[in-house]
Amino acid sequence: MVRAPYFDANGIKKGAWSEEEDKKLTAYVERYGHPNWRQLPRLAGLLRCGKSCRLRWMNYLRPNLKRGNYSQKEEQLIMDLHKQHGNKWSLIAENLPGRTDNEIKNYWHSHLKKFQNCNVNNTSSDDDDDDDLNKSKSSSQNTKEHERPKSEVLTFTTDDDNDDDSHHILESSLSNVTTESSYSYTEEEEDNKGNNNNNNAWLCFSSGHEEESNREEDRFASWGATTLFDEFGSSFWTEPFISDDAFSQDYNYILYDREDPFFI
DNA sequence: AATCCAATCAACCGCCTAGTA
DNA sequence: TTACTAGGCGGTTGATTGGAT
Repeated sequence: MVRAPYFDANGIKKGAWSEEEDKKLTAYVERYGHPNWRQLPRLAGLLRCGKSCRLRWMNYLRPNLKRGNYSQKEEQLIMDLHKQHGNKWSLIAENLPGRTDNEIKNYWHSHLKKFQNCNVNNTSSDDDDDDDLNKSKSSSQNTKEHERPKSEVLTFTTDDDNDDDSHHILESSLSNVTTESSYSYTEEEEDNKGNNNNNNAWLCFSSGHEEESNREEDRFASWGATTLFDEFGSSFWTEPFISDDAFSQDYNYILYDREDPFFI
């Protein structure tokens, strides 16, 4: 469902991401964050452009992403927010934790758009939309086993159905990310998440791994990026390969694996 | 069984905005 | 004020999938 990998004239790889690339990107971002997307692919050993890395991380690899079905609540929220804000997908995504703007946009165009006028005005004069609606109604019988019937979507019940979103989480791309995807925001985190966008990667890991995690990188992450940032200041981001001595002196439990592809 | 076609969604592209020198 | 850079956003593309014929 994705473009076949290829290299453009500048030697930049495009198209589908391989598992190895995902691992490299995930490992790098988990360890160093993403202070500079343009530099990141070079530092992470990827032959991608920064934008591609950012997109892959934001839309697929980032922790706490929900995959799979949308709850009725989410669908209703998208409809409402779209009615309010139009195609402001990033704004809409802010109100749906775990969903990306890209995913919501896709979902809108493939699932919800056709119901827009139906929901608001049954006498729409838009022929295309009417066609879409008819098509969707007929295709609703072709429901995949993991999808709810379209008729449920059409009803858009507004009662608080206490949908447990976690029940809709089906998968994620990587095992170490998968463990994150079942994470649910607490009310406090929900309240704060709008202020935390810049440190998203770190905060995700520092929110729920404090107790159970024994993995070195998790401990590093949960220990908190801010401490590290304070120590190294802004140069931390521009010099991600500070000698292991620098780390080992003060942070000697973060001794990097010599097999680490990032290790110079 | 083969072909067609609509739906899906990851990924790309171009533009806009904010920050900085 | 201007130019440049990086990040982010929204529109679009295209490969894959699966149902219909």
